[in-house]
Amino acid sequence: MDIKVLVKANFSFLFERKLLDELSEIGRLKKVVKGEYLMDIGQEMTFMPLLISGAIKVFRTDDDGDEYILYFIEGGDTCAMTLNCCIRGAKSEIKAVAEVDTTLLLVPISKMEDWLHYKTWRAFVFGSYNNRMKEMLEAIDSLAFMNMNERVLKYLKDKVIANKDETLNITHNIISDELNTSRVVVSRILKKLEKDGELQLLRNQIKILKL
Amino acid sequence: MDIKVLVKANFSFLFERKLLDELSEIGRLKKVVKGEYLMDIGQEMTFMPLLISGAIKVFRTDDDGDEYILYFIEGGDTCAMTLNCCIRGAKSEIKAVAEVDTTLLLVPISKMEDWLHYKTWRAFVFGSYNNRMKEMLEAIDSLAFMNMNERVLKYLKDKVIANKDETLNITHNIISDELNTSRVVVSRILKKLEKDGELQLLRNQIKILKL
DNA sequence: AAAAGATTGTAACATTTGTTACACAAGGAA
DNA sequence: TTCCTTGTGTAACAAATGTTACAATCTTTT
Repeated sequence: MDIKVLVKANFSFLFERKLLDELSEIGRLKKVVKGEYLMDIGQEMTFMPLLISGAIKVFRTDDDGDEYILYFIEGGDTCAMTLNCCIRGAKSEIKAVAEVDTTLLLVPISKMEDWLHYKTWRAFVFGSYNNRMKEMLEAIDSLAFMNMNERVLKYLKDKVIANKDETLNITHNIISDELNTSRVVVSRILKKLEKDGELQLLRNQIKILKL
Repeated sequence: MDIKVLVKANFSFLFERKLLDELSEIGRLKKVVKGEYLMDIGQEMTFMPLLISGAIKVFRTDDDGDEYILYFIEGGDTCAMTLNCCIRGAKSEIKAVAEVDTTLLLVPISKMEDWLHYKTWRAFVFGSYNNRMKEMLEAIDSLAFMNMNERVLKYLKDKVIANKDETLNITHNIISDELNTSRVVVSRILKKLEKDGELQLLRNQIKILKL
């Protein structure tokens, strides 16, 4: 599909006409399929990705190969992931993976500053930062204040929203990886949640019954 | 002390002359003593505080009265805490408390946008956001990948840096509150760390031996 | 000085989470 | 079909963290 059309459809309620024109001209479309990494983008940090459709999941990883999911970036969320910059510390990294097939608009990071004279761009950039911040705090809430039971349930519900589907095609093993725990623990908790009527378990599939 | 002198001493290596003048003219000095809350500032969000001297500790809290320390904002860190905005969700809040006697420069938040035409200000604002982000990720690392032993030790070492003093005047109870665990757990771990030669325990005091 | 309160040490026990081991079922490959 | 891989269920056990209880010491208040 034409970039102009996509930009207009997705960002016209956010940005003024002139900025929309610049976006159409400068932005480059990128499609990623479910499971594909965005790290090559994130690491080089030459582009800033705006989410057009789909969903991205963002992880924290350490050098032991452990990972922990931070949050999903969803279409309805209002797009954009600005972060990543300057975060590559000694031990840990950020990892971003397409949760479903996803379309992004890539903008050179230099534009982030160039466009700050647009009021709507400023609102967008700071809004994005604040959203990321809010979601990181939610991740901290889960870790600091919730037990495994609650964390698994929250994870599943977030995933339902990102996938726009109450039937999740997922294995216990993937869940345990993304929550940095073990498969047995997840199976045990899921069984309990099923008995409580929260969800229904099938092979490679979980149906969330209560939202 | 005169604001002009303080601004020059603390920010001249960061900002251009014109911005320094504006800061001196518009900024208002605020002193907070150790233990004092900054929440009244954060909640109303009419001012953006730049750190001149001292240190601030920032917590996440939930409605059960539980809290968890996120990070310290230190003088050497290069000042500034921009966050807070828009973060007051349903269940959780941000809490900021002076770790030591602290001096802040308060700037109306409207200036944050107004000054974006200064290149140095843009760098400062985005740098601050990225620093906060980085520290939140460190908090997540602690919670997701480290055990209590390591978390207590990291907490103490961070505190040494914020206080600029290897002798911490603190009780086990305060530590357990700030890490959202129990006093007995902290005492048990501290005893072990003392046996390992990491620190020395005294009443109301902990001396960190290895950094 | 006596009483009350705060801080620390420690034991005993409970709960949560993680690990190991193994059985069984579903689905694809040979 | 049989074989092999993957996913799930579950028991038994281990380790980490949390709780309750109480003694001892130091500090502050009365």
